[in-house]
Amino acid sequence: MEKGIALRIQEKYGQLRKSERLVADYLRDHASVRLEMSITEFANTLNISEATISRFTRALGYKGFADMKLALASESTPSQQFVNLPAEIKDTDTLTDISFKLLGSLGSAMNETQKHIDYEDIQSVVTSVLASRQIVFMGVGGAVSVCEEAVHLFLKAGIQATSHRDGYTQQVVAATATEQSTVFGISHTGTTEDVASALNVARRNGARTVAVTSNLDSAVAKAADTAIWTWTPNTPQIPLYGDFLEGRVCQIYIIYLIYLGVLFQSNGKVPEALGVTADTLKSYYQKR
Amino acid sequence: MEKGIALRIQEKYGQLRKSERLVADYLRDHASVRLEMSITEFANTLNISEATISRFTRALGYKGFADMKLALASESTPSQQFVNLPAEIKDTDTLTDISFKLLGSLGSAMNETQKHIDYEDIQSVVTSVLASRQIVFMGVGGAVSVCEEAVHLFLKAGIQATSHRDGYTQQVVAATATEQSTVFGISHTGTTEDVASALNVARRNGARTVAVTSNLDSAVAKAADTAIWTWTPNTPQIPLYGDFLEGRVCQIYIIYLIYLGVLFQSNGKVPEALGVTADTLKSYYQKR
DNA sequence: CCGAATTGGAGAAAAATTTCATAATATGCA
DNA sequence: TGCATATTATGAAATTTTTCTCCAATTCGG
Repeated sequence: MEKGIALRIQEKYGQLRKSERLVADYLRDHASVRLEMSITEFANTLNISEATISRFTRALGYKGFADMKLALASESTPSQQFVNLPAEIKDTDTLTDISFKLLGSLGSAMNETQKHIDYEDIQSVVTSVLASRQIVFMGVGGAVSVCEEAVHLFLKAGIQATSHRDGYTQQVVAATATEQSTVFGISHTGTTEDVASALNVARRNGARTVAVTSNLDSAVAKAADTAIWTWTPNTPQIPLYGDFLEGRVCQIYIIYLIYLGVLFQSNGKVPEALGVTADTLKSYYQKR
Repeated sequence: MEKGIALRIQEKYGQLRKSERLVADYLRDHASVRLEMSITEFANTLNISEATISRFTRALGYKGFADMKLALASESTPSQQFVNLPAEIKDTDTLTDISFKLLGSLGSAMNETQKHIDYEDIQSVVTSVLASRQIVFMGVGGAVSVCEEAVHLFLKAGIQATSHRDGYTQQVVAATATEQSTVFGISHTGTTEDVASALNVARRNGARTVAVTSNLDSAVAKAADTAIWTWTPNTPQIPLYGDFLEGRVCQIYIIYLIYLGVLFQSNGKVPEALGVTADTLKSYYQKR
């Protein structure tokens, strides 16, 4: 499959010239809208020359402007679904309306999260996980289910993972953490004192600590060696509809990414474990 | 949504001139291939003049040849780019690649799920939940975290919900279910015997039973009054990378949709409960 | 053979690309 | 640091390619 423009930009951004980055930025911000402009109009819009745009398209590996426009057009549909987001859900909405808006919200939240990923951070977390003897996930309230999901994934892959949902146990586990541990604290708002405190303790004990939060300025983020950011709407930090539904899927997205990273960097150890697990489960279910 | 070219051709075919029909026929026969040719090349290919092609595009309602090419490009791959995923993640991929593919995969899985929603089913489930005294979620393995998430949401909203992750407890709970209960069974493959069996028992006891699964032909689906479908890739039902990552987010999506439906149809009761919960949590965190 | 409809050719217009001169920036050296 | 020089980035203009428009030639039905 042909590479999408977002990926191309991400890969090449460092090598782009200043004026070319203008093009890249514009395209990233308007990824969902079909580009109807001619190269001349486009150049005027961005106040740069047509030559720059032409060079840019080549730099990204397209055959030219027309080629890029075409490629863009064929991408546009999939991403369009995510665009219409600050879609507030109203109580007059039908279930159909809600399903569309919810899809848009969740999709674009993940999208934004992806856009802001710091891959060095992710990589270092993956490395930590691979080097650790035990992996611990900590979260309270809504984050619990994400921790559970993470544990389930890693366990299946043969990596010792546990999840702890109450402040007391979190303290206990943190207190016994070592350099051999990687401890994740998951908190959307980042204000969960229990988790922040546990991370601090674990860190003092030499464990590698990782936060997954939408607020990098929060207690939980500051308590961690590495803080991974998840998207949050600009609108209030109040659980408007009972919870940060989008926040949850962003956390899951990050966890999956780390999981897949671990999977692929384990030199076959993990896929092997997966195979063993799958076989075992199969015979377990067949016996009954 | 913009009209597709196939439809336009169908509508206008009678009014097209002979040479224009050549264009139409060609386009119909090559619908899936992205048209890369310039109008000149295209004219040579068909042995007709450029003017004819230009007129043709207008006849179909496009602004011109370029416009048609663009429109064609966005039709060609409705969302294929993203559909076929984790199966397609290769171990040579960088974290950046993986993050894009994962996003695409999760996004289009939700998208497909949304497309296939039967709103009458969802509505009837929402009604059941509102009418029930207790809500039960059952799942094993990877579905556990989804059940936990569901319980957390509903509890916050003042709705009595519980989650059960082992076959034994599931049987016990199913055995004591009544007409006042709504019982959810969550299973991606739908083959989880424990859950299917529990649903059957609960149903026999008069409870309303709901399945969330990607296989409507499965034991779990058949054991339920209402089966809600989640998307699954066409590729094998084997946990290639340890689990059905996309399946999980689809399940969550469905749960969220039901939750929001309940929220908005509760005549203010639920939002009120949410407010109380939020206040309580706030003072809980402030006290410490 | 006439006249309306259809078609293509030729050139105009628009769009995209390439070239090249200039501006901006970095580098080396005293 | 200041200055000269090399390197790189950029846009204006020229060139090429693509598309559109107009109109004359052709076809076809009567």
